[in-house]
Amino acid sequence: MKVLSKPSEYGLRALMFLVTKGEGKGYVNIREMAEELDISFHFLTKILQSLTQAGFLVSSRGPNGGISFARNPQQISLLDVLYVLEGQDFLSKCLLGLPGCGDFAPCPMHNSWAVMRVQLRNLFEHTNLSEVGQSVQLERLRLSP
Amino acid sequence: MKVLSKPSEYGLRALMFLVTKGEGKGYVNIREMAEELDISFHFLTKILQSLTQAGFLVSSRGPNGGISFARNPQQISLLDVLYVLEGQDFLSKCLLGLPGCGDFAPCPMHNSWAVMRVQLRNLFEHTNLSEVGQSVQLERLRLSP
DNA sequence: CAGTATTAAGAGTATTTTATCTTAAATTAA
DNA sequence: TTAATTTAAGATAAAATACTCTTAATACTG
Repeated sequence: MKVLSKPSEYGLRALMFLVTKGEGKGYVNIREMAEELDISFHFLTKILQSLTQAGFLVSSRGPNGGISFARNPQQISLLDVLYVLEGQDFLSKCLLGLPGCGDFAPCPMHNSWAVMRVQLRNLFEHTNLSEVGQSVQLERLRLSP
Repeated sequence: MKVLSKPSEYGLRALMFLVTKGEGKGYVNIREMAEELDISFHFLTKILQSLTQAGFLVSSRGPNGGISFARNPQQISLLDVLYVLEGQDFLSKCLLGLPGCGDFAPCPMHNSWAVMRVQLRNLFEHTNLSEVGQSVQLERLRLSP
């Protein structure tokens, strides 16, 4: 079961990293983040660019540049982030991939799946970046030891 | 959010089809199934082969051959099927894709994600092929009208 | 037994996703 | 000004997933 795409996984990990590592500091260097998280610099850059364009982050060029939260990470839910990285139809697709499926033409799984989707939505909506970022030990976000 | 792979989607749709279409009949022709469900015959064949090998279906060659349930579809849960089509680690992966994540080295999402996984598991475990197959109108399983 | 419909297996192709690399422009600090 | 750093766009490559095609073996029907 692949809930999140790689860009989403990487994006969330980077944002959690930014919560703890970015405290006090001004901007956090992207190259450094990429190394600490074992993510390709260029790949991570693209992901973070989309989060900057979406208004979650602010960036600064030049020496001591990098990224930083545009608003309090407490006010950014995982759902906000995933809508950007996964697309707006994240959480609204038919389990069986049937195009016409919906409340008025439900597939056999539609109703019970709708219940799950609400729960998933609640989880992502009520989890903010600050809480997940604070609770994590940074080495946990790495891919290799 | 891609919960199921295409082979799983197709496999489940085919099994639901088999529940309604296969009642009374002996074997159901795979070529006919493929046409009714808008799935490539060869692709569907492979998926059904793995379900036959897993013991859910029996097949017969020659004229009037095809597939049929090896046991009552009431006794086959979606989870049984998905374990075969998605692999045994279906439902046990870290949301953030972190390799070491587990109860003893949890990632920031591990605990809340574990709760969701249990719910997903319950849904799939307590839904059997018979009930979803019976409740469906066949045209709902098609991709195009 | 002969013909044929079907399963079965695997090679091969296409598409999508993920990842890398290159180049250049813009911005900032010292 | 110079060096460091991000932004941006796009070419390319690698890997995973999805799909198709070919061939062979099997087993049923008449």
